[in-house]
Amino acid sequence: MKPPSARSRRHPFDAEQLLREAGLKATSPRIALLRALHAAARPLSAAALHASVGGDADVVTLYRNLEVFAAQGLARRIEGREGHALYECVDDTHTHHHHVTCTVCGRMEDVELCVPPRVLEEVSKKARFAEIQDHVIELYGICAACQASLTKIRP
Amino acid sequence: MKPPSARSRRHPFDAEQLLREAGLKATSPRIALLRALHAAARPLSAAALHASVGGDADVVTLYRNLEVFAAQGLARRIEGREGHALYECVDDTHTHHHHVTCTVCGRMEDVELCVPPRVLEEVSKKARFAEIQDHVIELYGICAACQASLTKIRP
DNA sequence: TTGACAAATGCAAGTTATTTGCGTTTACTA
DNA sequence: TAGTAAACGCAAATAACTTGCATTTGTCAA
Repeated sequence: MKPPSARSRRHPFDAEQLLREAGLKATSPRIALLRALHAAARPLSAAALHASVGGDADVVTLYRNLEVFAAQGLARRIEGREGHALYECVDDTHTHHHHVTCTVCGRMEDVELCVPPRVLEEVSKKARFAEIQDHVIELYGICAACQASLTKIRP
Repeated sequence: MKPPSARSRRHPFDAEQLLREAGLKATSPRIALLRALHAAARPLSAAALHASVGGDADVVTLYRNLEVFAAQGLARRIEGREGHALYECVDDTHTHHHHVTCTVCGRMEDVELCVPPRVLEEVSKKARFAEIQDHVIELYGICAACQASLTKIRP
């Protein structure tokens, strides 16, 4: 039914090497975490990641590493709507993008829309910002599946 | 030095009436909170709002009311980057907009950019969403003032 | 290979932001 | 102006992280 995942890989994913390239020690909690992030189809919470790496890392280590990964550009932190952060992998197969989230079931999809560079320039001029370094766009709506089940209940 | 605030008002701001129009009891904690939100130039944290209303509301009441206000469309909750939520007023003088935040000093400015309707349509089609109800755009950068002081230290 | 050493880890114990339970008070309505 | 549901405030609980510190572990140079 589904098309093959965009995450299918030609080369095996080498977490250890990625870590060393980023100047980080390749410890087993880090390897497990990076693999979990890479394998995830969508941004995950710290709790979900902890469950996913199983006994391979203490929660504290996990938080510390998520911070390190974000600083090194291996992962990206996004603020979910439920008051906790979500993390996603940043690599060749996961380039800059944004999200749509279903407000009913919480499912997230990547979307390609982005802020055009000239708009960023305009904003930085108007708001007197020397530089715009980063941005986040989050869309919220109701996915087709949830809409369908809502309609059943209350047409 | 500064141009007159966009928040200058022709009519006095009637918190009680706004509350009743929203179907809410006009209690003094609510009136104080709504006034504080209305008077704020930028989104405020729950802590800042609590400080701002002084003894006029317990923190718990404040949280409960922020939730109620958000549900009634009197206020909007946005997820700050520091792990706590920020709240801002929604009224005639505070219509739909987004923010740029200085990553050095934390100052926020409103910006006018938005996602064009046809992009939303396109996204909802591609991502199989029945409807896109809401969206958030947050820009991050360095404001002119912070850039200036950074340059002084490390040109 | 080894062995020194900084970096990274894991517990335990904090913090901070926000929520829940519950008895009391208060604004609205008849 | 009395009755009542809604809103309040206090205390205590929870969730999401963070910090301190003693212990372990990759790395790198010998």
